[in-house]
Amino acid sequence: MLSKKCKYAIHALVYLAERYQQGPVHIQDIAEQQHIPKKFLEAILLELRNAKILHSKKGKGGGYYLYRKPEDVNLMEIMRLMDGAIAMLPCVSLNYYEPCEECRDEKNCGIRDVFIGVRDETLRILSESNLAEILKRQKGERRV
Amino acid sequence: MLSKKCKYAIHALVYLAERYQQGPVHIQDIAEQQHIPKKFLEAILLELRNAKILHSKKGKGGGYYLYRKPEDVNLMEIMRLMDGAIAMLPCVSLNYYEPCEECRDEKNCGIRDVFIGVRDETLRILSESNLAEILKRQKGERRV
DNA sequence: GCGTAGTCTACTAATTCTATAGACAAAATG
DNA sequence: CATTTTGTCTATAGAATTAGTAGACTACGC
Repeated sequence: MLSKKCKYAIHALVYLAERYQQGPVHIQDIAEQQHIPKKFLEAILLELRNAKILHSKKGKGGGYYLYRKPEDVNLMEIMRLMDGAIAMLPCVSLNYYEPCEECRDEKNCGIRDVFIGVRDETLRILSESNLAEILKRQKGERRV
Repeated sequence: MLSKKCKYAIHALVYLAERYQQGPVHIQDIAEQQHIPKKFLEAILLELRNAKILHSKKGKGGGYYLYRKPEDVNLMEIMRLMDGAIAMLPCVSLNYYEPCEECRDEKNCGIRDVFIGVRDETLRILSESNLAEILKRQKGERRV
């Protein structure tokens, strides 16, 4: 399961993607519209900013805005930033690899094989899913 | 990430699958060979027994043994038992569905679509991965 | 300089996960 | 039928992680 932090991040980013190139958006605005605790959201946006996904502007008329094009921000990256490993076992994680304590022979572990398969399929889908794609699928919906 | 509980369960089941139809195996034996805290393992095996995956025999010469054929126990079922939902969002879970608080229009949610895709691929792989398959892939390995 | 809005550090609270203790129940054996 | 072996079950403790809050600080615009 995704953490709330990660869900909040995705919702905030989709919200900002809808307003791409329309100037900075207040934290307050995002927090209210997406029902995210403001202080928690601050921390999340800061992290996304440090990852060069968002930019910010201080002072009056300031706020956050998408730095990259919506099609250049995918869920794989967001999830890794927020929750860490995407894989279901540490021993199959590409970015957060750790050997399994219990396994002696990783190369021949039948369990590991399964989760390598799951990981590959998951990463394939998540890396194809960028903000532009998500917006496109938001069919007739008129989000507030 | 899988919980330790779930990993322990999988390892214990693979261990028992290797000894299918060879009589009951002590908790103690499984715990030692697979490096699982005995008391924790007890609780896990009990749950697997209540789910009709294992049977047990009390008294001297007792222990646990696989009740079903190894090919009839897959990782999807084990993971649901141990960790609950497999999906990454409650609103796409088949067995543990809950609406997303933030979503107003589930039908048109672009985020949801992505995770339905991830869920389907994950379930496909996990449901194909039964204990017999896992043993088969345990290539030359000689597990103690 | 004043108000607005993001930055950063440090906590606290809540929840979930991991592990353990100990009393109890059933089966096998002599 | 008493003893030993091994699983059953409830309750709880400890650890780790996640979620959320507080408040002082910095930069910007007017």
